[in-house]
Amino acid sequence: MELAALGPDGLPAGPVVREPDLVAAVRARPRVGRWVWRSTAEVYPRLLAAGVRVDRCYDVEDAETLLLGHEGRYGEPRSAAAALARLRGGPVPPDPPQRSAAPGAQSSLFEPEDAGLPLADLLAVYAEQQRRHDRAEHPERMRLLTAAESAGMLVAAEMNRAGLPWSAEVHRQVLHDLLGERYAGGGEPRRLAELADEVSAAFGRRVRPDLPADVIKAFAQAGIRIRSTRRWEIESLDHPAVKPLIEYKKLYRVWVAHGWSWLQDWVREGRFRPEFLAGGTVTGRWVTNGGGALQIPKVIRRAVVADPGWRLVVADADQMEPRVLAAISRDPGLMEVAGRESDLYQSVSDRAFSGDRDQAKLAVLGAVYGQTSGDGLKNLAALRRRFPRAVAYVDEAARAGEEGRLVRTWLGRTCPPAVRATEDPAEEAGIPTGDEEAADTPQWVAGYASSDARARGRFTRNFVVQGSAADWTLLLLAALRRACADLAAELVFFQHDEVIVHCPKEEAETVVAAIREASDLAGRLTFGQTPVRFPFTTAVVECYADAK
DNA sequence: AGTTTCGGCGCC
DNA sequence: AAAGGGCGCCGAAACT
Repeated sequence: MELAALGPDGLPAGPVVREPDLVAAVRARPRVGRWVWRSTAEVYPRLLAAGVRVDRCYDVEDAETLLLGHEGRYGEPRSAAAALARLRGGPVPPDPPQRSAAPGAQSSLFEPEDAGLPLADLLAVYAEQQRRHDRAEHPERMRLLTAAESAGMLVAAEMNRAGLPWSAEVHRQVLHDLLGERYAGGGEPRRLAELADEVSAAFGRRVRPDLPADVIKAFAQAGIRIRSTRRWEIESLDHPAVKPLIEYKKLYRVWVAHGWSWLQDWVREGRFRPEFLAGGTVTGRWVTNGGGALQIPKVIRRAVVADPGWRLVVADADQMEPRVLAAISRDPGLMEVAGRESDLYQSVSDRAFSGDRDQAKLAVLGAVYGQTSGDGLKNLAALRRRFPRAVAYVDEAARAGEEGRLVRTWLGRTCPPAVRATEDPAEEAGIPTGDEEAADTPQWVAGYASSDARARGRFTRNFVVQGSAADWTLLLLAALRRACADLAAELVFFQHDEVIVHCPKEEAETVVAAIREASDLAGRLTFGQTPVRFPFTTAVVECYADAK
């Protein structure tokens, strides 16, 4: 591999050095302030496997993705090779297909094909990216965004390596308590079989509760028409099958998604190892591959247990999204409310909803999600009177989305463009091709285009808040990572507004303080000078389930 | 037989 | 009471 030192101007300072071994090359340079490389996900795990950590990096391909998005070129190939081709005017290679995680896969069996570039080419792409930052709407924020997401990628790689402490024994006990014994042959466990029998008895015939079509037919025969078997649709029905059916669905979910086979597939040597991917969604939220790590049911969290003598510091940002809305909209009233650490929804309700916290929360979330009906909509008017700039901010984002314009997060992450209408005029109008629905067509077509636009408006309305929150969490994670660097503590889990640090019990209070400091720093760095605070609820526990 | 889509539901 | 934003995962159903 080739290495070059960069000067303060970002240009190479000194000769290119050839090194035979990545690990040795990095290990030999512990004082490097920042490593510029093509892809953190491909380089950093190899370093971590050898016990080498780095302080900072710049991920060229991640920056390429963010810059393309900012330039309204979402979806163009984002590899360093593609960026080089655009720079040099050659044919742009498509991105290689995404590899998907296999259960229990610790690492790829084969070395990935080397997608690296000669150093001179990589530096040319890097230099051009610096110029593209300069042309961004807010260059300094864009620089912060690419730096922060690169830091997030270091955090993700380190969390992937650490894994989430997991007690298979406790997990099996929880499964047994909920589901009963397993029967040989891999069929339903005892409790599910019993509930299926109860459902069948209530209908007076054999019904498979896990087959929606079967359940809909059975209700129809009992004189009850339902459109789906979603819980909210059936839970109010007056029928003896409802109670065991809902219980069945709840337990069935645990069985298929987090049951014994999940345990077999995803837990090894006391750790659950999902693959975290920073910035995996359009809004900048993270995703995980494998094991549904961001959807661990509350009952299963009993199995997340710290090592002996260690603790889990579970930290949850309080009312993160409305606080972010305050910071990005600069609404004076909402900033004042968000400047206190006390319950934001309670403060909002004291000002606009005569103390009804639930109404206030619904109104705020409705404003952020683009609610179109129900109480939240009615309460939106009250919210708008007291916090006009905040509501106007998301309204403007929604209008931009409906009109096909782009919206950005505070730091500059940009939403995808509106999808171009298809060539097929029938499809474009949403006309179904099947004959049986033809009778419905006129009314449906009349509202279709605008409902499509409204859907994009709801998306962009939410994007500016959810995405700016993701901006802030990147800075938070980067600061917390730095604070943990001198401790034995390790970040082991992150989910949108919640982070878990695994540490020796003696370090727990230090970590709690570090979270508070990281939150303050992240708020200042991300949003500049505002009164908005981002308090956390933290719990020092041995078991994740005890955190709330 | 293998692959994609759907329905449903878990999390925030 | 009603069903808004972002995801991943599973088995079944619907396809090639």
